[in-house]
Amino acid sequence: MATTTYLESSAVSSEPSSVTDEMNIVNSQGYSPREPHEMKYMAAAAVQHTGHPAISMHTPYFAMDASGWPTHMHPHHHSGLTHQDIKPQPADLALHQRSHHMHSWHNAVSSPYAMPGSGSPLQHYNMNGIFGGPQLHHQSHLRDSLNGTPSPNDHGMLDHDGLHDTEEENPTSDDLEAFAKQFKQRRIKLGFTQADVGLALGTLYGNVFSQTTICRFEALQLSFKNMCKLKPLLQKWLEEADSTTGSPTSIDKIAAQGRKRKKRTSIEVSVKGALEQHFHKQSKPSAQEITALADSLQLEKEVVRVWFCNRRQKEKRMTPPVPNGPNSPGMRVPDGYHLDHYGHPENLVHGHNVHNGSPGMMISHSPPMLSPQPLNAHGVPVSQSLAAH
DNA sequence: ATGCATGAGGA
DNA sequence: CCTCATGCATA
Repeated sequence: MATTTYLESSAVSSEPSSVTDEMNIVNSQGYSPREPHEMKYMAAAAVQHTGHPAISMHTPYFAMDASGWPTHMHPHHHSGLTHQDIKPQPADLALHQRSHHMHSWHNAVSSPYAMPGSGSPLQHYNMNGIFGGPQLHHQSHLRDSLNGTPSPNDHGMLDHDGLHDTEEENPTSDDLEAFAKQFKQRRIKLGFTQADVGLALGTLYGNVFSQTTICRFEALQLSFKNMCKLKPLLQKWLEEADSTTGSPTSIDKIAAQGRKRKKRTSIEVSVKGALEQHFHKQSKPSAQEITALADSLQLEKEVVRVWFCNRRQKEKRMTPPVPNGPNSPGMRVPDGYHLDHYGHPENLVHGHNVHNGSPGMMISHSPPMLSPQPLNAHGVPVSQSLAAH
């Protein structure tokens, strides 16, 4: 009944080094996605030192794992490929700029902290803009370091006297924004595409990322937590990149082998509108409701369910989805600024023209306006408010 | 740049 | 079934 078509991914794109612009770069990811049944990832073999061995494989930073894995970090080490993000070691992909293949990708999960609900008082300092006194742009109200976020303050590690601007670890939203902007600019000047960076991270740290992720980072379209996690890596890459003068750009990708993936369902605008409307009433509809909705909209239930999941996620990004309507012109800190039980950063709002890198060319898109709170523009409690399993 | 999708991990 | 990180495929 449903047009559940599956695709054989076969994206063979070869046009990487040519930095198109800062907006539309070719997707240059060539590795098999997820292999549920058969994962055949060969170990790194083709290692070529073309550039400099500058990067060492032991990265001291800790990939902070936040809300996802609070008490115990993920059981993944280098055991296998059953992790959440199976990132193969593309041997061929290894030929990157400064290809220096490393061992496996292993998250340096060594964050000693696992504070599910530590409400450090310093957070407010980090929330520059909200309580502090923003003088920059418009609003920067987000609650960065909180439970889910890396706030090693209460751990007696880097805390000294209450004010620790260890921005390295506790970036504020403004820090992230500034970094993202700078990162993008540097990246472009250096002539790298987002995809290049993603692959480079793989060669450098063993953690490959897609163009999508890099793009979202630059556009602050990730969760605050996620932004914090990626920042160190990108920062390191940046340092490497511009210190590495004159490296050729030789990237080649391989076509991904087809793994079955459901064809992307295209939801009509009108239908989307209906979904949006429902979302405002019920951001978390019950299974029954989903079914009913799906039925009335002529969509698969699964599609509707996923739509809501994605919509909710969107609500949690740093740069919130441009809401529909009269949202908050003026930013203000909501009184009911609470967090979830286990530390969900409520919703980090920030709105800026995240895309700017070159003074001349600009994207055509509209800068994401910000919506103040997870409270929808209509006063209906959305997001976390309903998060009561 | 973004929409829909996958999957690990968690209740 | 959800959240969250992440990405293929596409606009």
